[in-house]
Amino acid sequence: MKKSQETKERLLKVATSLIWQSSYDSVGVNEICKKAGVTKGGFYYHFETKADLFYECSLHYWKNMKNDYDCIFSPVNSPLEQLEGLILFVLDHQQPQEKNPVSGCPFVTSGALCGNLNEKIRKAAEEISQNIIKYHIVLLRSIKAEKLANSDYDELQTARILYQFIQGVLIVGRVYRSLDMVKKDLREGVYKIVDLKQCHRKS
Amino acid sequence: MKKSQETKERLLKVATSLIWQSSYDSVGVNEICKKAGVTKGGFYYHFETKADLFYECSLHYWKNMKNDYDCIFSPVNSPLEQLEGLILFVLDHQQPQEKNPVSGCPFVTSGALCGNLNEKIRKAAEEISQNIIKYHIVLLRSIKAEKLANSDYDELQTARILYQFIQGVLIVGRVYRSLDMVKKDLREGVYKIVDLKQCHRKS
DNA sequence: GAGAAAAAATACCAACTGGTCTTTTTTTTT
DNA sequence: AAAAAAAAAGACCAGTTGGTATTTTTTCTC
Repeated sequence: MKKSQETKERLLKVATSLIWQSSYDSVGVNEICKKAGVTKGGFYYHFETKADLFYECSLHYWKNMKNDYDCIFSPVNSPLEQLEGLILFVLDHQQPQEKNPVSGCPFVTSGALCGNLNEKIRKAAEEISQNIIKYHIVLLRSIKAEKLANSDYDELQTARILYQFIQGVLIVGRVYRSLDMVKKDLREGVYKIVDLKQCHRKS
Repeated sequence: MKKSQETKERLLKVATSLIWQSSYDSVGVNEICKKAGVTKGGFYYHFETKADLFYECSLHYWKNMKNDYDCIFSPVNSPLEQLEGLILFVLDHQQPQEKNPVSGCPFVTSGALCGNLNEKIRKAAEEISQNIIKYHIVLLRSIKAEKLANSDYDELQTARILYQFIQGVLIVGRVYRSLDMVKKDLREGVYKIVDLKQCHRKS
C-alpha cells in the first residue's frame, strides 16, 4: 500500500476508535491527529472537513462489519443459527471502555443526535441502518418459510422493528452501563419480535 | 413566584427546548443565556456547571411529564386504553423541529452519548428511564391479570424491553427523519413485545 | 538526477468553549 | 430609610474548536 494511503487508513482507524468511545462531538480533530501521529496539515490533506472524516469512518466501519454479516447470514447457516449468530454478534461487538461495558453503535447514535445539524452525519447513520435491515429481512423470510414463528408478519416492517429494538437495548444499556441487562433483554426481545416458537428459544 | 425563581425557570425552559432540538454538547451556555435574556453571571448564580443545568432540566422535564403519565396510567383507564394512551403520548410528544419531525428523548440519547464523560448527564438519563419503566411494569401486570396477552412473561424484563424498543424507534426515526415510520412501527412493535392478543390490536 | 506533483509539516487564525471575578443593582430584613 | 443579602450584570480568561495558508519534505515520473 502506498504510504499516503496508510496515513489515511491510520486516521480512519484512530478516529473510529475514538468516536466509538464517546461521540462525534466530543472527539476533536486535534485529538485524532495527535493519536494518529499526523499533523493538521496531513489531516486536512486527506479530509475536507471533520464531518467528511466521520462519513468515511462509517464506510470503513461498515466494510469491516459486512464480512461478519455475510458470514452470519450465509445460507449455509439455518435461520435459527443466523438468529443466534446475530445475537452473539451484537453482544460480542461491544467494545468495553474503561467506564462502560456497552458501546452501542456510535454512528447511529451520533446520527440521531448531530444529524440535525449536519447532513453527512445523518446520512452515515441512515446508510448503515439500511444495510443492516436488509440482512434482517432475509433472515425473517427464512424464518417464515421454515415456519419457525408463531404468527405471520410483514418482513420489512419486522426487520425494522428488530433493528430499532437492538439499537434501543444498546442505548439503554449504555445509559445503565450494564452489559448484563443487554445480554438478558436482547435475546428475549428479539424472540418476542420475531415471535419465535417457544420450542426454538434458548435462555 | 419570586423573580429570581422566574429567571431560573426561564433558563431551564430555554435550555430544555434547545437541548431538545439538538443535544447536550451542541448547546452552549452562551446560547442559552442569550435566548433567556440572562447574562453569564446570572446563569452561574443559579447553576454550578452546565451539567448541573442539564440535570435540573431533566428533573424539570420529568416533573411535567409525570402528570401525563399519571393520567395515562390511571387505574380509571383499562389496560388497553393505557397501552393506547402510551402509544399516542409517544407520538404526540414529538416536537417537530424545522428539519426533523422526530425528536426522541434527548435526555436519554445525550445520556448514552455524553454519559461516559459526565456522570451527571448519565444519571439524568438513568433516572428518567427508571421512572418510566415503573409505569410499564404496572401496565404489564394489568394486561396479564386481564389475560389480554397470548403468553406469560416476566413483567420487569418486558417493561424494560418495551422501554428499550420505544427509545430505539425514536432514535432510528430521528435518523430517518420519518415520523411516518415511527407511527407505523411503534404500535406494531409494542403489540409484539406485549404479545397482545390479535383481537385487541388496532392498526 | 532534474522537475513535477503529491503528501505532510508548521505556524497560525478567528470564533467560541465553559467558567471566574468583581462590580452593580435589586430585593429583603431590620 | 439603612444595612444586609440576594441576584444579576459585564468584563474577562485560558483553553480549545475546526479550519487555512504557506512552506518543506517526500515520492513519482521522465
